[in-house]
Amino acid sequence: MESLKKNRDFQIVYKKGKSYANRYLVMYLLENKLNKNRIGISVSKKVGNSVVRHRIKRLIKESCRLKDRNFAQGYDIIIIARTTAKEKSYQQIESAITHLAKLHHIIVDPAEKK
RNA sequence: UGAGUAGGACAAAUGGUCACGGCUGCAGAAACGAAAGGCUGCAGGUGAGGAAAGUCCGGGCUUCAUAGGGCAGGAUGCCGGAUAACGUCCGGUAGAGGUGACUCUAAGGCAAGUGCAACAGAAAUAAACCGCCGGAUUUUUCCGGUAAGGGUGGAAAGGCAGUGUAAAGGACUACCGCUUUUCUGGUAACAGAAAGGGCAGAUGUAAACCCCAUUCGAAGCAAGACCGAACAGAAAGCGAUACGGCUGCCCGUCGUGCUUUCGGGUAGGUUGCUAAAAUGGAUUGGUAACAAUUCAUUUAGAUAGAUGACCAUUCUGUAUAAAAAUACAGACAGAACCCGGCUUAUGUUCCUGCUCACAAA
RNA sequence: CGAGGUGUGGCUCAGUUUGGUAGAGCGCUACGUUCGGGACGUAGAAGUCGCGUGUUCGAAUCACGUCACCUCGA
Repeated sequence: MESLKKNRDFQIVYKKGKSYANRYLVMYLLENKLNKNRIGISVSKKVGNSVVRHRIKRLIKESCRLKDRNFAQGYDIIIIARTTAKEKSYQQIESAITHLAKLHHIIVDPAEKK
């Protein structure tokens, strides 16, 4: 799974994409013309120190990796961690992502996709 | 047992499933490349710290500058040693704190110059307010001497005792202090002793300017080196031909065009990049910091940034509890060129030496 | 990786250069004025000067260390 790297990519999604949010995370979504999903993760310095931020990034990355086969393909996704996401467990982060994905209507049954 | 003091160690452990980044090996092939390679898959092995942090010092390395010297500016500042170097470390001296183990000290020079010292006080670096003494005048005031006493202040011109004097005063004497010279011990800081000197040159302040001694070129791996799409540019060639300008037409010329070469170099890529002042053990030298010799080991290299998630068992702690068991918790914190230090954060963790108090033998 | 700045009543800022008294405006409290409120007048309260150690007789000010925040350059 590829990731968004350049600031330009992020700015395009912020300007043209749609967003939903819940208690822990914010999710931006924009269609790209590719056949796969690209993901960008942003954690502000206000959330915590380097260890805390890095751990949140890993948790988001891991749950996206495991959930990717349930997602519709062809989107640029940006996930922003809010300060409340600090010190949260893997299950809480994963359920937050699933909730946001449902709001965006990108959940697809993998069997149906084939 | 309690309180303290100095030093050291560790940074929960094991297994399974699914992922990620380097490295090594093997295999694959439709597409990339002249090739090396890259790509895909599989296997093996490997992948955060004691502070990786703050960026406060020092060095390696790299580029630039530099004949040599000085000024300016910065840093350091008892002595000796260690070191690649340091503002670090070790050992000592002196001073300060503590009953003690022990700890702390920007610890050169106001006996070179300049500056500053509010308020109080008569007076703050220059001195007579009160007082004391003498003289004049005689109800009182003036002149002179005087720092023993008073009060102010952080500080009032060495301290204290005596001699002396009109009253006083290092004016003189003893002891102590300060300071100079010499001798002895020590590499030295310094310590001890003797002799001399003055104490109207002698208050404090240099984390006030400054003086003295030592020392420092500047910038940083986003340094630097190599390759290099795009693109600005230069040169040569291709024309009787496409367009536009000078011009209505022709010639000519300029620009746009195509090809080749040159050179600069952006995006990007490669390198720098991790085997080193390395780590561990032993021996020798040294009080020690450390050094030498020898043996063994190979130990992250990402590039928007890998080192993760879940499950099970065990360990430690807390709560409930007779126990079993259950629940919760397991700190501070994340490499980014590399080392040596300093500083800060951190656990009811573990170990050792020493001190004091109390009790018992 | 490198450079610089800020921290003072509830808020916004002086004072730091050249060390001795912490001050201004807004806000707050009380009283007066008004039928009542505002405005106005008078009086008053409110400060670990980010924190620690030191230098000094004396520190918001000087030195060192440290914490937090902000800005800039590559």
